[in-house]
Amino acid sequence: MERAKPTRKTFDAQNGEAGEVEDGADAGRYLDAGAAETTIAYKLRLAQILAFRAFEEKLAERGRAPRYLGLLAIIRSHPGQSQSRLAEAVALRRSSLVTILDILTQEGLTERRPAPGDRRSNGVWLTEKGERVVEALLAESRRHDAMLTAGIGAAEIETTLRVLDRVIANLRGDQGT
Amino acid sequence: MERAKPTRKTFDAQNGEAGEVEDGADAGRYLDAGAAETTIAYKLRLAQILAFRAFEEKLAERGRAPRYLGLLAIIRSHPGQSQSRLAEAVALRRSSLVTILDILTQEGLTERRPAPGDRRSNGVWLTEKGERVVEALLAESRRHDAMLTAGIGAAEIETTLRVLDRVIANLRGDQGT
DNA sequence: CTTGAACTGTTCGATGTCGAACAATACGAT
DNA sequence: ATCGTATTGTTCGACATCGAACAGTTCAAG
Repeated sequence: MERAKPTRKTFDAQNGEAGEVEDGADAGRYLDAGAAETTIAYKLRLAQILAFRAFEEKLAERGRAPRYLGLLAIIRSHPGQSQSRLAEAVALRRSSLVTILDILTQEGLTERRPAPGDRRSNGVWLTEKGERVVEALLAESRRHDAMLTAGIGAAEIETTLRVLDRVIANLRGDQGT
Repeated sequence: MERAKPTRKTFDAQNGEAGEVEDGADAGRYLDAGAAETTIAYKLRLAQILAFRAFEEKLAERGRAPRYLGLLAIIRSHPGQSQSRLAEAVALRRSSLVTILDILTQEGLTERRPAPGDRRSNGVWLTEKGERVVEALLAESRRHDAMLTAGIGAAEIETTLRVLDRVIANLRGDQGT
């Protein structure tokens, strides 16, 4: 069951044409994506899937909070915001957030209160328990991040965070074009 | 590269009571995630969701190939590989890949051929049409990536790609621990 | 040869997210 | 006041992915 392979990384991606790319020569490691390998979007997706899955699996017994930790962290920093705004912040749809908040509320982590100036909207808040759970999970998340970025210099991590910020901004800025 | 909103990061988690954290002061822009904001995993997820969605929407009329371009690119670079290995490469489950290949095959992009040495497994190949479609979509994907990374220096992009590679390697290396 | 473990593709039920609708509410223009 | 339009939360059906099971096959150990 153990994967006794030393992780031969640094695939060079420079195989200009697709054709007789390999004859069993690459049997050892993970398959690269050829041309798409130098693309941010592709690596972004792969890394995200793996990171998200690992985090959720590691904290499987803690309910559904780990999956929605991002949302919970936003609520903690901005208590009382409307569901629409929260959905926008985590890039999910308003309709999806309904179910999610139902679950989190049922687990006793969040709370909907009618907004005082607008009878349409609810403000969303963390409960006491929610505060505690989020704080604990944020610590876990820091550990998780340390594992993700093992072997990477602090400067490069900083750069990556800045790049991701800009990517997000680019995508949010002109979504119509 | 500077964000319009400095968003006093390094939230210190010690805002004892939830209450008047902000009074409409942050009404203008997207809500940040406070403590989680400095975490790779969070930004990774946000960026990926937005990037994936934008790409898929832009190419909505081209069938389901855009969504599975990563997979198709791998098949192009490594024709004839088994479904299991492909699933592993894109970090999806074997069972998920069955449906996906059904769809792609039905759209005439891929093809399953029985593997010559092993009666259990299929080799997966691109059809002629598949080759053409993938090539065209890879060009689109490059354009898309250029949009994502507008305003970011080449060196920083390079760094980010390397960091993502390492993150992926870290996650794949010891998945059992 | 035989046998048991491991692997391959597959099916099936469960869950999560989406898009399109909808009623209730807000609000600006007339 | 009164429209028309926008927004908010919600419901509902469609679809994607998952995990657990399964039969068929490989292969090493005995």
